Amino acid sequence: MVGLHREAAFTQSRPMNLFADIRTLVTDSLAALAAEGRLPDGLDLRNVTVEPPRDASHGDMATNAAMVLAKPAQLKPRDIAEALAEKLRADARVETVEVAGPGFINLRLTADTWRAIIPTVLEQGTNFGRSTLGQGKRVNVEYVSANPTGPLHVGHTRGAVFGDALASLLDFAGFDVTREYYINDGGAQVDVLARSVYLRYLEAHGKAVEFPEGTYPGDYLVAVGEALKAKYSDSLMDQPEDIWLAEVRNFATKAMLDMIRDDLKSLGVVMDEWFSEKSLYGTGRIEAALKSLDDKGLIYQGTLEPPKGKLPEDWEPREQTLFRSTAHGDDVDRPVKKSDGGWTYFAPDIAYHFDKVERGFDMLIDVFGADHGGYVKRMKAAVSALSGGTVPLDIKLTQLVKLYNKGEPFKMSKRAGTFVTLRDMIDKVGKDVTRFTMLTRKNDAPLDFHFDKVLEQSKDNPVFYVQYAHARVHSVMSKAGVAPDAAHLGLLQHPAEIALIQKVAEFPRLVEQAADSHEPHRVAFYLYDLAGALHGLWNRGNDEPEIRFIQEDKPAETAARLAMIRAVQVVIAAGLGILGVTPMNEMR
RNA sequence: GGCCCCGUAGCUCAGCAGGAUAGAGCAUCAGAUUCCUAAUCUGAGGGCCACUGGUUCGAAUCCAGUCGGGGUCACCA
Repeated sequence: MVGLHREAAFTQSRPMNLFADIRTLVTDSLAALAAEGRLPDGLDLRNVTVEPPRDASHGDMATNAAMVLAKPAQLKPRDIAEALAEKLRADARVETVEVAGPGFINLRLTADTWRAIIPTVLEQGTNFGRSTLGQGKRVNVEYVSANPTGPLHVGHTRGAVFGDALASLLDFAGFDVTREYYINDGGAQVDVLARSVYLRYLEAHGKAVEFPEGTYPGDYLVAVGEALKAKYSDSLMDQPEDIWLAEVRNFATKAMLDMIRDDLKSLGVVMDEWFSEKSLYGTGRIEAALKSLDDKGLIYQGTLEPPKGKLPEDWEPREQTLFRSTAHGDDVDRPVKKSDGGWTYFAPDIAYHFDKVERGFDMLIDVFGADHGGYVKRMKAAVSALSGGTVPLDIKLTQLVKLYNKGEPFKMSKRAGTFVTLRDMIDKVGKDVTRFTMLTRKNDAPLDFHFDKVLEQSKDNPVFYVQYAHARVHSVMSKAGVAPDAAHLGLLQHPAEIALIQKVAEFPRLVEQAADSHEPHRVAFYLYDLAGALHGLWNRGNDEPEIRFIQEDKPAETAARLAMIRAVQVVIAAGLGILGVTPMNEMR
């Protein structure tokens, strides 16, 4: 439903994605050639691309159509290219067409065609670039999913930022997105949490306590212990564990989740769903998921081969209940039941993903830390089996974050109290800087986070550089004394101005590519480029006063340029919106 | 030992469904700088895209293998 609304809202006659428009022109022209018998019918056009050439001197856009089709059409690339070029020349948007190299067709569009993107941007505002690529398909993005046993740390922060930006990106690209957090509240670690909180509870009653191995000694539980006292007074004192464990576990888990929810909120992350692992136990849901696999003949009793290479010291052959994940691309089959008959951790994971499949999502995305890389194949195998191969699961791994302070590696240690939490990051550098910085690297590349550098106000700092471009436009506009006006765009004739407009026009294409590849970092790099183009044009005004944005005594020219830079500002705002970063009007 | 990720300029990293002569920032070197917003600007040098094969019109990009770095490895979540 949401998707349909969006589709309707963004149908318009104005040019939106020029690259897509010209690709349509190319494919229409190819169809025309086929109709004339100059090309065979039924050619596969999927590999035909229209993209900016690497070298701008080749033109505005290039298509590989002739080379891709040469073989299936059994014609020479140059011959196809010449025929296609002739068709393309007839279009009013096209200025020149050249055939080059092995069969590239280079197009140059008229300046008016490029300029026409500006009123589109001004009209659509930060909706410019929204795509119908997703066709309203339902995507579930699961991220963070940290154990509810303590505060979120830097590693979680990266996963949170990445997952959230990816979710926004997919939303922008026309998917119907659900943001989801899986709460690991079903395992032994929440019992450990409960015992730790109980100790803090005793402490709140004035008892001296020690934290033995296997409990959480962190200060963050002090307040939880006190809250527990406030609720239960001394009624849990001197009671055996089986009396209080379940109560305290619920209480403590809820307290941790409240904290996690607050921390995420301060990072700008708000989940749509919080899915409890515990809700899978004792409700038949795990059994149902495994039955689904069993019905497909994928569950059996068996003994695994010992792992190759080094044997774990305590390895011994064991008969277990196994999932035949090798039938769906895994390397070995995986146990779902322990030898004592209890579920392995993998069983609820299967049930959880079964639930996602049953909820009718068209696509699933899991964001894990790189240390969980070993689970990728088995999860994919599970989803493939559970959905009969109909629901794709993409698993994105986020690499480690290394912290630096004044150029020195910042060692994290829980014991020494130098453990850096998400809260610390927000307090120290803020939401916007944290988010943008973490997106200036691919998810699968390690990230160095320099506390001092990310706050630096200089062009060496990408966060600042992009923010400043937005602020600069704001400043110029308030200073101009003229309103932006797209009525005289024909006055924009400088090649550098056209180049800036072309950069703006690339945004819709960039969005689709980033969404398609599940790589929000591309948006950050694009914004850096766009900001650079704006700053570059500004700097050029130093040497060439006639291209400065504000021209005294030339209101029409000034208004046209303001329209141009306003469009840049809008696109920056839209891009930052995807990344979850606030566009600034003033830098302080 | 198996599996996964990574290897691109001195450094940190991009590189778009495989496209034309591989890019940016920093650093280095050479110039400019009483400028609408100050957080400077312009230009230059710098590369066997780890290596070897394969796929094809065409490979940094896809596939296989080798080397190097990291992660992970049956009942723990």
